[in-house]
Amino acid sequence: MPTNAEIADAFDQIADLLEFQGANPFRVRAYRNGARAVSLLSESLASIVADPDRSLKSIEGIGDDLAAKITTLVTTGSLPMLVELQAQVPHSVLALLRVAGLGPKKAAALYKELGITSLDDLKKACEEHKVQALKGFGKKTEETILAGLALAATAEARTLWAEADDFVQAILEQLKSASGVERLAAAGSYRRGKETVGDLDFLVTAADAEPVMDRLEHFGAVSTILARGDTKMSVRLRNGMQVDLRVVPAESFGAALQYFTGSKEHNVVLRGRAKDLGLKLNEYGVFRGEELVAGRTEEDVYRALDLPWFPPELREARQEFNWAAAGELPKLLELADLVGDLHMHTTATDGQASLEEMIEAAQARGLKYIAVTDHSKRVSMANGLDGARAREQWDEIDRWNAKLKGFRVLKGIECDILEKGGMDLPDDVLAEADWVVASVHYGQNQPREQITARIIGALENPHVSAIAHPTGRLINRRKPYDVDLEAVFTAAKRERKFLELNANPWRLDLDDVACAAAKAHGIPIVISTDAHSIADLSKMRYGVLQARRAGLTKADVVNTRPWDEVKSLGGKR
DNA sequence: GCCGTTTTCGGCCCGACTGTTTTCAGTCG
Repeated sequence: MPTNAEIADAFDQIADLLEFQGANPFRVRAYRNGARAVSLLSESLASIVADPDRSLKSIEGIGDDLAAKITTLVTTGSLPMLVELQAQVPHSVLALLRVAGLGPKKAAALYKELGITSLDDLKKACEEHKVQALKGFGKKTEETILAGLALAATAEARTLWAEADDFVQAILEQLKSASGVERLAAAGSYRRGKETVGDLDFLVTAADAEPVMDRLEHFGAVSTILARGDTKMSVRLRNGMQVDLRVVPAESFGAALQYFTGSKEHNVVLRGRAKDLGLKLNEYGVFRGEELVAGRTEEDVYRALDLPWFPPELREARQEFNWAAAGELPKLLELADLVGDLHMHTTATDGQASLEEMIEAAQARGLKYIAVTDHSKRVSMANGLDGARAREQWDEIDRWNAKLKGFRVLKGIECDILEKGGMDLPDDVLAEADWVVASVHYGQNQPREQITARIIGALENPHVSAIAHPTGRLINRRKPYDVDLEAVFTAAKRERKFLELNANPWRLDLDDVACAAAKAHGIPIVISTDAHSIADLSKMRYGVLQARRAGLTKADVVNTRPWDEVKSLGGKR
């Protein structure tokens, strides 16, 4: 039975193949929209298909045709149309579409005219100068393709938001010092707080564009200038990241900020809406005919379209327009709402700071409580705690709590879920803890049924409070384990347990989409730093960004509440 | 291929930059 992700993947493949064949671009878009709609769904398509009272067509972007294709995929496990398309175009050809500078038209020409079916073929043809002889191609194009191929070979994956943030701050500093700069902002997926960032986008209003562009050109990390026009400039940094700079007039700054913040899908909806209202929206403003109606601020732009201002994190064309229509745009969680941190380590296991240092640092950050959750014994590499050592630490915590005023340290443990199922510490030990996070660290490659059963088993243990990093993914490094999240959500709801949004920028687990799905199931989320040092306590902000992207409010998050209220929400029994 | 209080047919977002062009197509965001 295919998962939603597999069905989305099938639709994306169809879109690629159709695009390559030069199909109607709107038809291609319909498949891409369908793929997106499916991947954002919080319940499995199979369960909708199985329910005679439900219709796939109630999903926005799914019509008669895609509904039938989903049903075919769910019931037979394959899709004749996709198989047929795959037979018409060699699979490796699709890689051509991923080369910078190559779109469907040029890729198709290379395939048809030169018989190129792989990146290796393409490189060879460029080196033999066969490409520049094609109509519509030239010497420059050939060079661009070779550069694109070289980049694809060495390119880093998308940059972690936290790492991009360092570059953004440095570039803002650099540009700020150019003469004549008035307003300056970073836009793009960075501003939307996406877990990873592709390009960096900067907007500036300035009396004169030249000095600003010169400043960017001389930024230390720049390796090549990709393009430089009157108002737009693109450079590549040595780490491979592309940086785009736009110089815009002050009366258009808000429109440009809106436009370049995106997302693309959010903007498509906006411009369609403008059209419906007899207006036109572009990066210069909202226009009625030739007349500029709005553009100086983002608020003006949205107001002109009869919409509220959307926090950038929500601008993904997921739920925000529905919420706005219903007048139910959520008031998103803020970092200052969080009063506790319920997952961290000390030198008792693999942390770098002592219990005392973590307590002091947490108090200095203004927190009201923390849970100290060192590893359990299965994690031998981290010197995990057995029952005796856990109790020793908890006794020490008791002594701290006797001294502390207005601050509480909870006796916690990050207890491993063993490979064969069951918890790493006995129930009588776990029963003495205030807070137990259960984690999978071993046996991550087990099949879906087994790993899901282990996690559900932990949720059914009365002493467990929450599941930590529920999918185990490490962004750009390790795939999530093959866990049936829908089943985990159902069990967490039934057992009144919490799920973690781990704020470590490599984890961000649950991710934004899964977090929104968990919320839809009515499961309270706990955002935790999983700190292994004092400095790590500041990573909470990365978790908050993802929670905001998931549409979470203060009320949806466990550790916005005083500890006494947390227990009434669920968790440990 | 989707969608609809203007529509069941005819729309479907918009502009900058580049290169190969002699007026524009392709790509990108």
